[in-house]
Amino acid sequence: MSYNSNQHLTTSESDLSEQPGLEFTDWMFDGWLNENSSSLADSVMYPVYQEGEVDEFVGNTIQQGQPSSRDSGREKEVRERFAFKTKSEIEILDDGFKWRKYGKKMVKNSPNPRNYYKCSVEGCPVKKRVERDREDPKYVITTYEGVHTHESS
DNA sequence: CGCCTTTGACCTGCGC
DNA sequence: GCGCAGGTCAAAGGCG
Repeated sequence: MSYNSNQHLTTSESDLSEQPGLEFTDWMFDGWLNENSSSLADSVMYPVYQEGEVDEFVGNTIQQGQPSSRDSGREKEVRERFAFKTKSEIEILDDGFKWRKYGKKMVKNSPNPRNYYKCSVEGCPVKKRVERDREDPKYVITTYEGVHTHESS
């Protein structure tokens, strides 16, 4: 764990229910249970670690770094980031939102590409990135960033 | 026709 | 300062 004491991290279940991150899991599970029920048995989902940052059970709240020149003038944002791993053969998992792919990159460690998606709903700042687990190509790692400002359906 | 992928170029932070 | 790595842009084409 690499949290500073000034970062608020909730770990108890009662506190988790207050966290925006929990909403992610709600609709995620809903969407995937409905849309991907065929592969549900193999779709084990659980939070995953990210470099340098450790996610608690259901996600965390992190302070993004100092504003870049592109962001200069805006105040520092706090974003929700949530990553998890899914055992799936396909990486285009329908979670109930409309996504527009805006980039693809090869990552150095892995032979697998990483895909960048953005929520295509007007004004919604949510992004996600999808990549395969480099050790277990059977798994897909999905990282959500931001909070949806609208309903999924 | 509108929205989507694709893809290489571009930008930026960081380490050497 | 340079090069690399990760993230984003945008022009071009595809598909309903």
